[in-house]
Amino acid sequence: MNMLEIEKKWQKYWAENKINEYDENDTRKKFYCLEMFSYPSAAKLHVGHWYNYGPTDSYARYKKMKGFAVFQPMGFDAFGLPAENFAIKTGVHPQDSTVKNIETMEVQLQNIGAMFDWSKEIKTCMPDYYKWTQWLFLKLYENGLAYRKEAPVNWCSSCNTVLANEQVVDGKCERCGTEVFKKDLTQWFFKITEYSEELLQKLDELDWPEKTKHMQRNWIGKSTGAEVEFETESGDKFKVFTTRCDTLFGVSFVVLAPEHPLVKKLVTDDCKEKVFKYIEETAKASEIDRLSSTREKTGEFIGAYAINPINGKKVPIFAADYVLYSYGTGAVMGVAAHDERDYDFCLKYGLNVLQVINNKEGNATLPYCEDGYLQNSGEFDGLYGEDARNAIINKLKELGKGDFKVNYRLRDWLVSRQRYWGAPIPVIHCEHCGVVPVPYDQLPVELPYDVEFRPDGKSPLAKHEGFMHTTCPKCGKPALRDPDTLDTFVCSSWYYLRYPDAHNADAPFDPEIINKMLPVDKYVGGPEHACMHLLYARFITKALRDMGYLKFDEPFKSLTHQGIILGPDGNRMSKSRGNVISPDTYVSVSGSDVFRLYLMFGFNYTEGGPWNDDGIKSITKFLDRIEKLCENACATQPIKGEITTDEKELNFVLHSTIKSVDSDMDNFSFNTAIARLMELVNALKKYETLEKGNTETFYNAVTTLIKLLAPCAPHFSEELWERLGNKQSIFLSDYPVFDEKALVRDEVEYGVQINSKLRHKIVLSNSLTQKEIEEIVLKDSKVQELLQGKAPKKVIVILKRLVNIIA
RNA sequence: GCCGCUGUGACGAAAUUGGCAGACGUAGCAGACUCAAAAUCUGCCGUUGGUGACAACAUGCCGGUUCGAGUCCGGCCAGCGGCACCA
Repeated sequence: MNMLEIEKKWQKYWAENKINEYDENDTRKKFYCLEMFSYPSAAKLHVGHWYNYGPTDSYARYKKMKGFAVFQPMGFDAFGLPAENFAIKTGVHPQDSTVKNIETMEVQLQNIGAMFDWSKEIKTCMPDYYKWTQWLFLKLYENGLAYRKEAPVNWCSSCNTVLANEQVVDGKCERCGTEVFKKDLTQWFFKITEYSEELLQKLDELDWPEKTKHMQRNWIGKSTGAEVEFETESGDKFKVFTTRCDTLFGVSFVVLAPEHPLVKKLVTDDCKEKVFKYIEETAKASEIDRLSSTREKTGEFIGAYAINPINGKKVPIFAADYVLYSYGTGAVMGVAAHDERDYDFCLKYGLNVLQVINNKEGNATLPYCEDGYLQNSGEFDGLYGEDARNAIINKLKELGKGDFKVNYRLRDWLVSRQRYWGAPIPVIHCEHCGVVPVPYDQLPVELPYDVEFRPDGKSPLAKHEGFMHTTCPKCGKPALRDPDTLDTFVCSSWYYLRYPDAHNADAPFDPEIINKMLPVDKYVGGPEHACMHLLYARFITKALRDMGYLKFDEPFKSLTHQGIILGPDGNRMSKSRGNVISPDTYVSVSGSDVFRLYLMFGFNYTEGGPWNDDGIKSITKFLDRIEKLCENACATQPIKGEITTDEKELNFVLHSTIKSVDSDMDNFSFNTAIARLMELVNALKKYETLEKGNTETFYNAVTTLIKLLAPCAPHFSEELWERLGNKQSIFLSDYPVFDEKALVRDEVEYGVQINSKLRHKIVLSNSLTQKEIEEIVLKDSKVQELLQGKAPKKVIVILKRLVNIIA
C-alpha cells in the first residue's frame, strides 16, 4: 500500500466530510480531549510534539468510536522569550518568525492526520486572542486578585537589562558574563494564594497521576503553626512564623531575611558595613542555593536584640540568607537545640544552646527535632508535642503576642515581564489618578510592531513613544501605558476556555457553551508542567467561577503525562548535542501511521525513553500482514461453517483481544494494545494455514481487527475499511464489543509448586472447585513422586493459576 | 540541597496489582523458498552446568514480612524531571 498517497486521500476526505469537527448538534455525550498546545519556538515539530499528539489522537479516536462526541482542538502558545531571543540574535522580528513557524507547524500537524478541529484554532499572539488575556487581567484586577508590589529581578548591569532565570548561568549573564544581581522593581502579581486551601483540597477529587498531585501539594506547602510577635529594644515589632511553638522557650536568636526592611532600620552603626555587604552578597545568590541544606549557613549579627514574648529573654537578631523574605513573615526564630539548621548556626556563631524538649527517657541527644516533653519552659514543663504547642499559642493569644496561623509555601504569581513579545499589560499610569485600568471597550491594547527589541536598558515597549503616550481614561490628561507584558503562562492559563467558542468577538467565551463543554475530560501533556501551568490554570478557573462566569471548579478532570523521548544517546534532544530526531524524515518515508504506531508500540507512554529506530520495520511488516489478511478476507464470500475447536480458539483470541485492547486504550497503555493486536494477527495467520471452510469466522475476525486498529493507524484502517466494501468512515462505526462466553476456556494449565518451587504443570478443567483441584493434584503420579511420600501440611489453590503444596 | 519518579534478557518492553518472570517486538542463530540477494515463512533464543530428563542462579545493591515478592516494608547506590522570568 502506498501510505503517503492514502494519507493524503483520507486527510482530504475527513476535512471535506467534517469528520474531525465537533458538531454542536450532536446529542451524544461530549468528550473534550485536550493536548497541551504547541510552542512555536523552533521552526519544526519535534518528536516530543508528535509523541504527545499522535497517541493522544488515537485515544480521542477510540473515544469517538466508543460513542462520544469528541472535541479535540489545537492551537499555538505563541508569545515568549525564545522568539525574542531569536530576534535579538538574527534581527528577524518575533512576529515574523512566529507566524512563519506556525505556518510550517500547521502543515506538519495536519500530516499527523489527527482529528483536530481546525475550525477552532487559536494563536495567543493574535489580537483577537490577547484582547481576552487582557480582559482576564482587568477582571482579576477588578476583583482584587491583581496587585502591584516590589519584587526582585535578575539584573545584568552591563547589558542593562532584566534576565530570565534561564539566562543566568552560574550567577552570570549568559550573554556577557557579568555577575548578575537582584534588583527591586514594582511588578504585577496575581493573588493565587487567595486560593491556596481550595487548590490543595480539590486535588483529592481529580483523576490525575498521584505523583503530580503530590508535587502540587508540596508546592502549595501547607504548614500549620503560629505567628509569634517579637519586639526590639527600639520598640519595633516583627512576627516570626513557626511550626514548633513548643520550643519557644529555647530561642537562642532570631533571623530576618536580608531583604527584610527592618534589617536596614535596626542595624547598629558598628555592624552597618558588614551587614550591608552581606545584603549585597545575598542579592547575587539564587534561591536554590540559598535553600540548599548542605551549603554552609551564613549570617551577620545586626547589632540589635529582640525580646522573646514568652519569657522576656533578650536574643540577638541576625540577617541570614537561608531565610527568604517571600516565605512566611520573612523572619524565623532560631532554636539551636531542636533544629539542625539552627544548631549549626549557633555552633558557628558561638550562641547559647538551651534544651527545652526531651524524650521519654530524658536522654535526648541534640539537636533533637522530634516531638517530646517540655522542660525549662516554666508553667508548660511536662507537656507533650501538640498539647504543648496549643498551650503556648493560647498563652501568646492572651498576651496579644501571637496566634494560630496556617502558612503556605505557595507565593503569589508574578506576571510582569520586562519584554516585548507578550500581551501588553492593560493599565495606564496617570500622574493624577495613579493606576487606571484600560476601559474594556478600548481592548486590545495592541502590541506595536515597530519596536527596538535589542536590550539596551529599557523594556522594548518603554522606548516606543507612540505606544507609551496616551491619555488617562479617567481625567483625560496625558498619561503613560504600562511598559511590561504578561507572563506567557497567563496566556496558557485560560486557552482551554477559549477553544469551544474560539471566534467569539464580543466575549472571551459564551458561558453557556463553556459550561456545557467543560471541564476538559482528558488533558495530556508533559510532566514538567506539574506545578506551574497546571496550578495557574486551576487558579484562573476558580477565580472566573467566583466572578460568576463558570459553573465548574476544576478545568481538567483527568490528566495524563506523556514520557519524554530522549535522543539515541539517552540525553535530552538538543541542537547543541546534535542528537535531535526529526519526525519528518520518518513520516515522509514510511508514512505517519507507521511513525505513530512505532511511537505507540516502542515505549511505555508515560515513561518515554531513548529513541531507537531499529524496530520501525516491524511496524511496516505488521501492517503488510494485516493488508494481506484483509485481501484474503475480501477474496471469498463469508460462508458460515462448522464451529470446531479451531474456530473456538480463534474466537477466544479475538474476544480477549477486544477486551484488552479496549481497556488498554482507555488507560493509555498503547504498547500492550498493539502487542495484543499483533497476537491476533498471529492467530489469524495460523488459522489461515488450516484452510478451513468457515470463512465467516475469519472474515468477522479480520473486520474486528481493523476496527480495533483504526484509532492507532487511522489512514491505513480507513483504506482497508473501504476495500472491505464500506461506504462510511470507519470512525463513524461502532467499537467492537467482546462476548463473555467466548472468553471461557474449557481447560486451564495449573503450575504445581512444592514448597513454593515450581515443579510440575497440570491441565485441568475450568469448572473444578478448589477442593476438587486439590484432590486431583495430590493424586497425580508425578506429584506423588515429587513428594516422596511426605504428607502435605498445607495446600494453597489459586484458581486458574497455581497450586502450592507445603510438605 | 529540597520535592517527585525510574531501575527487569544483547535491546524496546510485558507481568491480571502478592500467584508459573520475560507476553509482543527488535537483534542474533538454524532451516525452507531462491542461481543469488532482498522479501516472506518455520524453529531456537535470561545465565550457568548437563547429551538429556533436569538442576542451580536471576527483576540495581543489602536486609525484612509472606506458603509465595519485579510487586509490600526498611536502608543504600545510580539515572531522570521540577524548583516559581524556558514553556
